[in-house]
Amino acid sequence: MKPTFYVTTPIYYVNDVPHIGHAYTTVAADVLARYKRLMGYDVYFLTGSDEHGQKVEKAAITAGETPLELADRVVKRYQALWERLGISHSDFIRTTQERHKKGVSEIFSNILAKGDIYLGEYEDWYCTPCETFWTETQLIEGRCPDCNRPVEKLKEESYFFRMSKYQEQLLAHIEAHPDFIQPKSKRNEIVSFIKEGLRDLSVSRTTFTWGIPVPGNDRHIIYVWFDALTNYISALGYPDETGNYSRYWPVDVHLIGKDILRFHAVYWPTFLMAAGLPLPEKVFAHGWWTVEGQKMSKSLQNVVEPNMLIDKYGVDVVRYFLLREVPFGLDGDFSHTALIQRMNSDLANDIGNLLSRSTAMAVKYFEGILPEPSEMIDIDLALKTKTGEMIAIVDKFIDELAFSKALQAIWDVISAGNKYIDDSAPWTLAKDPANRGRLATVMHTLLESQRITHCVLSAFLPTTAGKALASLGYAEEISKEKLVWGGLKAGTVITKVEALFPRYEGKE
RNA sequence: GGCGGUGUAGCUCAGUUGGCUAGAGCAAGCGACUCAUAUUCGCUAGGUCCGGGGUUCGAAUCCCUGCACCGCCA
Repeated sequence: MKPTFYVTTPIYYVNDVPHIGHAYTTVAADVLARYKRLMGYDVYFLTGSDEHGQKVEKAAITAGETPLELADRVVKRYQALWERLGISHSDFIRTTQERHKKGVSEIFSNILAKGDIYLGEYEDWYCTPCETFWTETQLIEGRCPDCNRPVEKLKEESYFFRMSKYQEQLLAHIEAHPDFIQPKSKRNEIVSFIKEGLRDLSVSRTTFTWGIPVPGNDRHIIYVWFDALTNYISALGYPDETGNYSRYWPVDVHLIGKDILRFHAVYWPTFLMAAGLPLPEKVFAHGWWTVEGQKMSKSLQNVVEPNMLIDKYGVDVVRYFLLREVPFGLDGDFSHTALIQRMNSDLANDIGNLLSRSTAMAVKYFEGILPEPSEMIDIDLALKTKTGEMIAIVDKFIDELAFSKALQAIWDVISAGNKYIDDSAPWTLAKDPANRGRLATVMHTLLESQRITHCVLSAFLPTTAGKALASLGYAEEISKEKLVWGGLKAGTVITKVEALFPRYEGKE
């Protein structure tokens, strides 16, 4: 039986417009999923949308439709973008689906029955026009931070989750599992947050209706995070603990943005503990993108729209840039200049041109029919070895979610390929018929190295890798077993195709 | 205010437990080749490793202190 691998993105808020941050998490998850599939894993890759809450309810009223109509309409923005980005998710969960509501109701009832959810009173400052509760510390000079109007102290009946009870258990878990929260700096933040003391968490609201009602008490709607986080198991069929749930849970990694780390590293694990379910293996919080050095915001109108980037540069350029430019886990800056730099240097000049010059020579010297190689000498063997070693290096970096390092390792082989051509100088060999055998070996070595490279790269740049492998006359389905040397057979038809990546000469 | 982090070549950053003349990529300059998307390959960086003090035979790497920036919490 294949080993399993379960990876998730957050479910994105349906009312938001997809931006580069959403694309980032999802592309990273996709690369991970594709890579693990390639390596023989039985992969479940989940993404989806969070469709409940007051904002959706309000937006729907404004638009003159029901909340579900609104959600149905706008969820397509995400689904269409994932389609364009080549996202290979196994499932797309919407929190308005019956399977999800069932899962949430069940886990809520379960914890309620165990006594870790109880009915109490929630007292805080309430802004009536905004219909929002604020804590004392959120207020700005005693007024609503959103609209600056006066607030009043209000008591609301609310269900509470006994999160405080799980403080020590959670700390012990984090202690025992050093990789549970990553990167490390974020883990430390969470640890100090927990040590300051966990309070019980209000997990229901009575101020709006668009959501999942508390079982047995319709006046209460289950709080957003309790609802949303449960998607990770409701999508697997929970409360049915057979089938996909037993197959994939606990999740191997939740990929998230750093803004929602607390919910994933504190709330979610304690919910699971209370429900008696296993905890995630890993929660990885990646960084934020600034744009041209500035924080992304609607008011600055600098939100980077992924569709625009794809139109302008192409899918794989965007995928490559996002994962190569910045170490996963750190913040990074998006700029057109930097993207074009990467595109020209790494993609057009290095990898694109390497394939171009290689296939051109195969066509020119051997009419595009891959010749039988003769004995390999040192420089051939060096490239072969380097190509083989790259696989283990990439594997290690992928496990660490160090996507940029994995790509660097792949590019080391690309560079070695370019250098190999200069060192072996096929154009010189071609001048003397006596070197025919040697030339054949050089061409074979060169193309085989790229065949393996593009097989690995298919996890990152599926479209490009497909084009490159087609150019190499390689049509087999890629798998771990195919990553060993010798996949290209003599007689294979090599064709020079259009450039994998254009050079971008414009200013922006 | 509490806790934590960062500050290394023009830019982005690597630099395990302190130890050869402090490294990589990109940018820039020079040279070489010509198969290729004027692409590739080679060579070239003399950077107070934020400032100051200390420990040590020896510190970018440890300790103290100052400055700057950032994150989490309050």
